[in-house]
Formats: sequence, C-alpha cells, structure tokens
Amino acid sequence: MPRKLTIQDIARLAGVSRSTVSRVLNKKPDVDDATRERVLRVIEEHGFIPDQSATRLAGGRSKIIGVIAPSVSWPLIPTTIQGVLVPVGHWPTIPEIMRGITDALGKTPYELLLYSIDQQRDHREIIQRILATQLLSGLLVVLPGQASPYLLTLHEQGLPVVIIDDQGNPESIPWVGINNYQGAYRAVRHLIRQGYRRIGHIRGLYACSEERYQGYCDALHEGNIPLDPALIEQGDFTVSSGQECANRLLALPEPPSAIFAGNDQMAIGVLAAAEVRGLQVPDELAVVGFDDIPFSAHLRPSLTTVRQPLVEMGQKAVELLLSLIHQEVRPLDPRLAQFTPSAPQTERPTRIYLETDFIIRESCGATAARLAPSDTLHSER
Amino acid sequence: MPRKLTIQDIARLAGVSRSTVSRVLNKKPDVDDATRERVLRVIEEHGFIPDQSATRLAGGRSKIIGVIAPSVSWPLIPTTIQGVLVPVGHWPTIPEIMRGITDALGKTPYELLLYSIDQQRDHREIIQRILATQLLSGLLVVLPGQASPYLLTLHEQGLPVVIIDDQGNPESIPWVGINNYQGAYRAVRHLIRQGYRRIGHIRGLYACSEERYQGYCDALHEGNIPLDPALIEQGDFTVSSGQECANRLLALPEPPSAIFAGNDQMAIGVLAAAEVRGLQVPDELAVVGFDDIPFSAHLRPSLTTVRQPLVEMGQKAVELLLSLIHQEVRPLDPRLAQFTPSAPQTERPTRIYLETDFIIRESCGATAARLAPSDTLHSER
DNA sequence: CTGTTAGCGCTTTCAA
DNA sequence: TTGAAAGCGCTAACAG
Repeated sequence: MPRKLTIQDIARLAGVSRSTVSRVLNKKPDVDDATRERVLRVIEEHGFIPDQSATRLAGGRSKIIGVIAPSVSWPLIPTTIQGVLVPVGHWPTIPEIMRGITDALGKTPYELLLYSIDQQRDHREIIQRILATQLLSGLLVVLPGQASPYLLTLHEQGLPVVIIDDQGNPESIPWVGINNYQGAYRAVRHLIRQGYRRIGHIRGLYACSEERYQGYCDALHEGNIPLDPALIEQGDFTVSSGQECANRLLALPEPPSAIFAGNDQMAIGVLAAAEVRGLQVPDELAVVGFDDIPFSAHLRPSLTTVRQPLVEMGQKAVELLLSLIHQEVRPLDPRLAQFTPSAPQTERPTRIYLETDFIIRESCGATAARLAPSDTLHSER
Repeated sequence: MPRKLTIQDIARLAGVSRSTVSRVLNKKPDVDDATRERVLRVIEEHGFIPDQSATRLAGGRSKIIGVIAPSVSWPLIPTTIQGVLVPVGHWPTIPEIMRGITDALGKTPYELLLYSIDQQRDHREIIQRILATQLLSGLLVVLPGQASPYLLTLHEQGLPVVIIDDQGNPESIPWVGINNYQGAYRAVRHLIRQGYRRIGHIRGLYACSEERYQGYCDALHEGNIPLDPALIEQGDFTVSSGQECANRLLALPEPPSAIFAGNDQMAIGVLAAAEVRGLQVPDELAVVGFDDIPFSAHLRPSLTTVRQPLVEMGQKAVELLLSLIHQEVRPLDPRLAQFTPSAPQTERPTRIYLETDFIIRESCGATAARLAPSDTLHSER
C-alpha cells in the first residue's frame, strides 16, 4: 500500500510547480497540453488522491455527499394473512432507494456521509452540524412523508440539496420522485377495463396520497363511473389501517368488488380483511396496491401494484445533485451567502418525475391461471 | 440558523486568544477554570462547532468514523414453507448491526462515513481511499464471513479499526463478536435435556461455523451421545443448502429427531424440507437455528434459535473504537508510521465476546401449547 | 496559565 | 502558460 502523497511530491516528480498540479487537478483550461499529460501520468502512476480536508479548507469542493435518511433497520410489523404472518417494516422503500444512491455514488470519487435519523430526533441538530462542520458539498434527503422546514436554510446557504420522494417541501428545492397521479390513474383504469365498476379506495397520508386520489377520481370519471364517497376511506399507510378501512368498505350494503389501496402495506391489510371474511382474492375481491415493495411479489395471492422505480430514484437523485454541485457558483465564503445576488434561486427548480410501472399479479383478477408467485403476468406503463 | 463561526470569533467574544479556545476545545488541563468557564459559555451560547477540515489538517482528530458494510439492500430469497413464501435476505443481520452503530454514534459528535460494498467490489480500492483522503479517525468493519487482508494495512498505519463479527482476520485487530461455541453448546444441551438423542447438525461457513460445530460436539459428548458423522452435513448458510442437507439427513435409515442448523436461514430450509416430507415440526422433528434474525419469530412454527445481540454488537464496537481513538498516540504524520516503535502492536488486542441468548419457540418441541407466533416461551443464557 | 507563531495541504490570486 | 506567495481554520510547539 503506497504511503500518502502530496501535491508537493507530484510536483517534484513531474518537474512542475505545485500550482500547476493543482490546476491540472481542477481541470483549469490554462495548462499546456504536454505539461498536463506529464502531470496526469505521474498522478496516475502513483495513485495520488488529494487530501480532502486541505482541499476543502483552501476553498475547494469536498468530495463528500451527505445523506439524511431514516434508520436502515426497522421493526417488523407482523400481520396474519392466510394463517401466516407477513412481516412488513415501516419504510420498506428506504433500503432500495439507498441502494440506488450507493450504486451511483460508488462510481464517483464522492464519499457518502450518512445522517441516520429516527422518528424522534430533531432534524435541526443535523442541519446545524452540516452547516458548522462544512464537510459536505451536497446533500440528499430521504424522509418519506416528512417535510423538514430546515432544509430550506441549507438550500439558501448555497448547499446543493436534492429531496427524494419527500412531501410538502418548498418548491424551490430540487426534487426526484414519481408521478403519483399517473400511476394511480393507470391502476384504476386497468381495473375498469377488467370490468370492475364498484372500486373502493383507501387513501394514505401526505401529498402523494392526494395525487393518487386524483388519479383514482379521474380514471373513474373517464370510465363514466360516478364517484361514491362511501367507497373512499382514509388510512394512514399502515397494514392495520388498511385492514380497518377494508372492513368498513366490505361491510357496506353495496361493497366494492375491487379496492385500490394507497400503498402496498394497506393493500396487505385489505388482503388480511378479505381473508377474515372468507372472501376469495381475486375472484370475489380484486386488490391493487402502490409501491411494489419487495415483499409484494411474494405474497399469496401476489399483489398487483404500481411499482415505484426506487433504485432509479436514488440514482437519478445522485446524478441531479452532482450536476448541481458542478454547475454551482456559490461564494467561497459561506457567510457571504446572504449578501450575494439570488440568481440561482430565480432559476426554475429541477423536479424530476419518474414513471411508474403497473405490475399485474394475482390479486387483481387479471387471470385465473396459476402463477409462480414472483412472476409478473404482464406490466404496462 | 446562525452563520458559521470560527475560533477567532469565539476568542473575541470571550476576550481570550485563539489558542486558549483551542485548548478548551481539546480538553487541555492547563486552562484556568474561570477562563474555561467563560469560553465554554460563549461556545454554548453561540452553538460553535469547529470546522472539521481545518481541525484535521492542523493535526487534530477528525470527527468522522468510517463504516465498511455490505449494501443495506439485498434481494429477497423466497422459500416455500407451509405453502407460503418466506423471503429472507442474504445478510439479515446487517441492518440490526448498523442500527446499533448509528444509535451509539448518534450520541457522540462523530459523523458516519459509509463505505457500502457489494460482493464484487474490491476492498482494496476503499482502503486506498481511506488512506489517501485522510478523512477518518477510526473505522468499523462489518463483513460477515469475509476476511480482508487489507485491513491489516490500515491498522498498521495507525488507524484504529474495529471488526464486527468478521471471520479469519488477523488476531491483532480489535474485534467484537459473540461466543459461538457457547451459544451452540447451550442450544444442543437444551435439545438433549428435552430428551432428543439423535441430533443432526448442518454446518455453515467460516470460522464461526467451526466454533458452533465444536459446541455441538461438546454438548453431545457431555450428554454421553456418540458423535455420528452421518448426522453432520455441510451447508453454505443459504436457505436452499439447509433444505438440501435436511433432505439428506431425513433420508437416512435412522433419521435425526432434531436438527441444529448453523444459522436461521438454513433452519428455515430445514422447515421447508420437513414440510415437503409431511413431517410435523416440532412433534416429528425439532429444529433449532442460530442468529435470531427478525424473521424467525414470525415463522410458523416460530423458530427456536440462538440470538445474537446484533444491536449491542454495533454499540459495543462503537464504544471500543472511540476508546481506541482517544487513547491512541500515533505519530502526527502518517507517513512516519512505519518508522515508529511498534508499541501499540505489542499490546494485547481487544476482543470482546458478547453472550448469546437461547430463544425457545415452537420449533423445538419445548411445549405443545399454542403460542402467539412472536412470543417467546422462555429464554435462557 | 496564556498569547504568539508556524505550519497542515491545498486553491487562488498576482506577477513574471 | 507558469511560479511564487498568501491564506483557509485549526493545533501545537514555543515563549512569556
């Protein structure tokens, strides 16, 4: 393992001054091609990597990206379906998103600084640390369902921030998420095309649920099916809330023949409720979820659902963040941020909407054929 | 949100010199109590946090801990038990360990730099980056089953390293793990006390499996049960290998009445094999696993197993690492590491063995009573 | 006990 | 196009 090298060493080896090496490293255009070549060869040959602290301190960019995300481990919440417990965690989407982030970041020279949060912990403390330690050159935020008022502070201070699939945050912060409206619209349209006309909906929380609800409404409208308020229940994204809402729906004088749940956990609750009542899924009740958490393919009946491209979301967020970092021209001294023209703010914020996939499995009655549980019958965009 | 402060600012506000502030921050004893008090108050009042890069560059410790761990997301490997798919990931222990780490680190001023690795990726590259960027003041390593020859390099360079539950690494590196021998010994002893005498064992991989095997052998010996080589199979820690090994064991002329699997995944494979053969667990076959992954409590029958205190392992590892960091007296310039007396190396390395719990659930035939699946009948150390 | 001083390795003026 | 020099915020020698 080679010992630590400095620019000094490289300069001596290449027969140039330190500043020239620095120029090459920072891709300045004003270096003679031959010189650049020579320096690059020496750097390559000796595997030189600049000292992060010195770089940052001297006004350069650090090569560290921060990630604020819920704790990677979560308690299992068991629910009985068909006599067997189905454990599903609180935020099953997080590991997938994280995977996308680490995959994308692994191909760059950036390191990942993880700010793991639990429910209780105050984000403010983390934001302060980010500001004070000056370690990051960009920040990714994964806080499903939670808005953080402090993020705006960071963004205003000139730190590039990208929010992944978060709700209710300021429009001005770059964002990567999915088109909830369209995903829901297509799911319900599919049910209608299958011949279902009495379609219940269990709403979830946050802004995304409003969008999904709109998709549900518009699909019904397009299918000339009047909206029946009795068929709409309000859940909270948990399995048990899905089960309770389904119980109410199924107890109606005219119960629905299909239920579109606002997420997969609630759809699992619907399956559990159906089972308790002895209803066959999909023959007597079609069920569609949203998210396509890894577990959904392994349920029996396997769950038809709207797939969020979670890994891709993480990757796209990294790409977006890196592009922001490289284009950004904030003042060198962050304390001057408040005095600089707000040119960046006036630009149109970048919001990336990824497309969902509609994954048709056993629970929606698309077929009577027996499927291998992890198979997908058909998927449509 | 306050703007970035420097030691300079604090010094001015407290009416002292910069070095005095620095002394207070670094807990030097030679500061007047009144002065220290005054400085601390100003720091407190203004929420001052030192710049990491400057601190590190000036020869101080960074407040960053690195963590090398497998990717937080893993593919589900579904297996059929009782007609229902049971998805279990490759390394279900990782999130729990990570939780212990983040919990413990969250109470300190240290940040967590995550080096996420997948199977393919070369550790060498990460080690080089750690060495070159000089970002870390300590490193935690979670690589279940994999030894990394490069870790020794880091350790020798003076970077405090703690390995969590890893196998086959140099004795000289501090380590936190469990007493595999004792866990296995107690599990098998329990089976013997229950009256089982024909007890099969499915071995796993790595050094821990050897230790577990020894525990199995010694428990049999203590119970005056001769070791029957026919009852010992070699698996690879996967569900499917557990199933295959169980199939071989159950096809013996004299099949075992109990099987102790080297980990929970293989125990799940045993349950699957028993089901295929129509064997009732625990009445016709007792099954015991090792690890107590979160899923095991939710199986039906729920799995009797040896619990690893995973969260505690992460916490203890952090504590150990921080103590190493604070006691450590490595030369300021890492390139001098090779020239310094190897005093630290001659010390006895710290190896922390945590105790396991034996968790008795349905699969071991401890009782015929019907249990709520997540309940534990009884646990013994 | 406390202030002054000299760098840590890098980036960025400013001259040449 | 390149080198010399200043300084980022901090720590740790050194004097006082």
